[in-house]
Amino acid sequence: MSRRDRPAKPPLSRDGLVSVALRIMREEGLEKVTMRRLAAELDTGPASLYVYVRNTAELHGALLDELLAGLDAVAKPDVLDGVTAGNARGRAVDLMCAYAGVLHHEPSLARSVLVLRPSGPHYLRLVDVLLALLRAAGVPAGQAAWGVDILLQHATASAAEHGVRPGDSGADDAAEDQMVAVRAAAPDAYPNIARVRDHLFAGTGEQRARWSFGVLLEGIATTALPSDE
Amino acid sequence: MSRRDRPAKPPLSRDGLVSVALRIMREEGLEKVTMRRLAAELDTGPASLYVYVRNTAELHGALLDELLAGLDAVAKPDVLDGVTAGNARGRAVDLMCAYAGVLHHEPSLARSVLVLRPSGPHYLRLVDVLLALLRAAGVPAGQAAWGVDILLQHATASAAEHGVRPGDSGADDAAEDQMVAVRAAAPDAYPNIARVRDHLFAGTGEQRARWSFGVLLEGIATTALPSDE
DNA sequence: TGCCGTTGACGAACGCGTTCGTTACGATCG
DNA sequence: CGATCGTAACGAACGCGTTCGTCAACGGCA
Repeated sequence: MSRRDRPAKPPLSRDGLVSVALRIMREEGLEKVTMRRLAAELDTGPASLYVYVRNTAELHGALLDELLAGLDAVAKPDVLDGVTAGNARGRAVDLMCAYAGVLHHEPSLARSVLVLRPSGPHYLRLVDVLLALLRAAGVPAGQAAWGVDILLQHATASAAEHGVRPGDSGADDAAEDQMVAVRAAAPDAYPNIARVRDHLFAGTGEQRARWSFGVLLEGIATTALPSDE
Repeated sequence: MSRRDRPAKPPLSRDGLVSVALRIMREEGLEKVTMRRLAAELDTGPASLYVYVRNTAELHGALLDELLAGLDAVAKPDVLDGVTAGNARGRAVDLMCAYAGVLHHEPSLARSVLVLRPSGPHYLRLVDVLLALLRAAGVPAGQAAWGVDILLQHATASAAEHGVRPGDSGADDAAEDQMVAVRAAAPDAYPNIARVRDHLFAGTGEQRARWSFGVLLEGIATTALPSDE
């Protein structure tokens, strides 16, 4: 009834949902993007949202794709530019780092996406460009196809793990627990951990990410698919 | 008051919690292992559990470690047995597959662990043995230390993604969405996806897992750490 | 023996995601 | 023009994780 006087409330839509969610995320973080909050912001009840979004996970997926729109600048013209067999792999690493960078700003989104299989248009674009780069680098199609999965999965995971905001408690606890557990690991019970202890925590997130992408690309390029026998 | 007549209720303990949780998980799946259910099973209120467990994530971590105890048979004597530079990498793949197999039976646990940094004794044992195998395979310490992270992370992720129980809805939707999105991807908008479409969905989970581990090990073994300059 | 501080246990509450059944509206068809 | 039907919208409810303030039991100390 009170809604009747409201100045022509736009009649809800998936895009509207996502854009409001995006705003809340930017202003207050993903944690505040709840179904109930979103509904309140749109002046309706939580149940109404489920017409446009299957569940919270799908909403998060939409948010990711929106964020990925910003990558088009990096991804689109790149393919045509001077890509050679020599520099293709480096370009792939750069693209992966750009993707990781996006998630890095919103770690909790990365944690959500980790459990998800994104299917938005910008995500597909990313996959497509990545495939092009691998092809340019001389990677056989089969290995490239399987490899892209690993690459993106790993990028998401590394963003989820590394990026923990100071105020954001919860997911951070486990990381600290693991660190103290490793540090406390008795050298006679876990000799190999003790031996490389310093290496385990060495390096910045950036360094480790770039190295990891190199590792993956090297392995993907040189490891043949299992033969169907 | 009514609790007074109960036949000597054992006074709660972390181990008790975990073992009851484990039983519920085996009988009815991880989804049913909720704080409230666990409390009811122990004839108390939910708040009482938080004395022994920081949150649900930590409980899941404890469950994983309990499950990992079954791996000791594979992990313990292996190191001493005839491990040579030649077969070490193969042993590592086998161990990773064993770890993935454990998670494979309880995919939702894998999804939990994905966001976690486990720190239980059996997990540390797994890390330790893995480090030993990499060492035996001639992998430099630094690369091995960074590599173990990638290996375990990937094993968990692949278990989480592949293993979706038929009845277990929710996480499965996204995977299906992605599949139809990729299948529907217009060949002119996403030429590279179209080109390798058949490869993208090829292979069994087992095949892809083994190949992935090979990829990772190859990359880890041959990619040098960034020099500190 | 009597007291007190510590700590395990717990009842109640908050906000959350999601589902169900109902309502009301707009397009479609007779 | 009026009846019908699909469906957006919604109110209410359930079970969930987690926190807070309180209570009671117990060990150590005077």
